[in-house]
Amino acid sequence: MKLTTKGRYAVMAMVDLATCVDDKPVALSDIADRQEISQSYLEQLFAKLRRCGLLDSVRGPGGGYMLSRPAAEIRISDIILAADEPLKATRCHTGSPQGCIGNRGRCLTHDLWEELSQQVHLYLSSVTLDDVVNKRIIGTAGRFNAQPAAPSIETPQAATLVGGSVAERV
Amino acid sequence: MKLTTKGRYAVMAMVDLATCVDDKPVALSDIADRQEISQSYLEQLFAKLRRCGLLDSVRGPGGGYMLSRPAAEIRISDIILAADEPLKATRCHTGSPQGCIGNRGRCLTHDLWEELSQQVHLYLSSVTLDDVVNKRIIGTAGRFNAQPAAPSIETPQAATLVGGSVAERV
DNA sequence: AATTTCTTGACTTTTTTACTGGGTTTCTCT
DNA sequence: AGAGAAACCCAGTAAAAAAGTCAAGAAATT
Repeated sequence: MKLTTKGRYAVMAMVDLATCVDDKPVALSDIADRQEISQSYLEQLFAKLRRCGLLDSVRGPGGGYMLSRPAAEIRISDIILAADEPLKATRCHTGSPQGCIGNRGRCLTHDLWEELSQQVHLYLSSVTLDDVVNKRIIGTAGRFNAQPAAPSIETPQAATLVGGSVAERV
Repeated sequence: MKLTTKGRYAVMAMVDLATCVDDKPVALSDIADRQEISQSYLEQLFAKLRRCGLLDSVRGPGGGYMLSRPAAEIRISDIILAADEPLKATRCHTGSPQGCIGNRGRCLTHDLWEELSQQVHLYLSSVTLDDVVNKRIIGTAGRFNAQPAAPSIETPQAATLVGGSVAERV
């Protein structure tokens, strides 16, 4: 999963849309204004989101965009995957043709990235648009302080799991 | 925390170094060869890692680099933070001066990114170099299935990957 | 018919990454 | 002492990706 500002913009815009509870479509220009994103840029993003079935659009005067389903049924990961689209196969690094099963410790790191990717995805799919709108993001920030990994390694999963809002986190 | 290929390279090189268990320093050129990374590029990375105290260096013939402490005491997050350095304050988006406490739902997303960043950091600081070398990366992939945040949504399949090229300051 | 709005594609700018090359310093070995 | 092997340092650059812009067009409502 790729995390860029593009994905963030997409989420911001979707959150904006989700706060407009009316059944009326919302004009792109309104969202662009509120979120301070260039309208043309948003157009590109919304085109993708629409193609992925996250948005419905209405043309003509009074038209605009609206969520295709309730905010509680849209995961943040859905949005980011749609916006950052290029679901390229996981290649280990820049793009060496021979893949990553080389000699030495070359892709010992493979599993690590794979797992990290899972972690991120799991987290983002545990949060819905509705969670964000209703500030239901719970913070682990203070609970665990970045634990020294040092001498005795405590179970890695300790770090990863905390009950989440709707689903579990990670 | 930023996740880029630069950080990945740094981790790969550190893993490589960690597999050379000897007390002898390892020449940069060897690592560059094995990991197929340009030597000069690695120099830059290693300079940062050294400045952050993760590496010790020995000059002159027979010199090279060595881990400054046991692999079990070096967290992956240490490496990535060192390599991707610019620990700029988490600004919500591109850089609007007014920060992110705007009107409307603007930075409802703030907490989300903040929390995601924590998640990633927590995970990466739960894994040590030694864990990677000894393939002690545990997979959550199957264990928890990403709980549908909503009634019926297909399971989020394979999170594609960590940063294509440019990734995110999560 | 006219206006509002989405839709599309190509295009430009900016930023970042990845890499190169030159030169200097520090060390070891002969 | 001198030669050479390595780390160091700096500045620049080519390419790629991301971020943003522009302009023409199509649908629907008024």
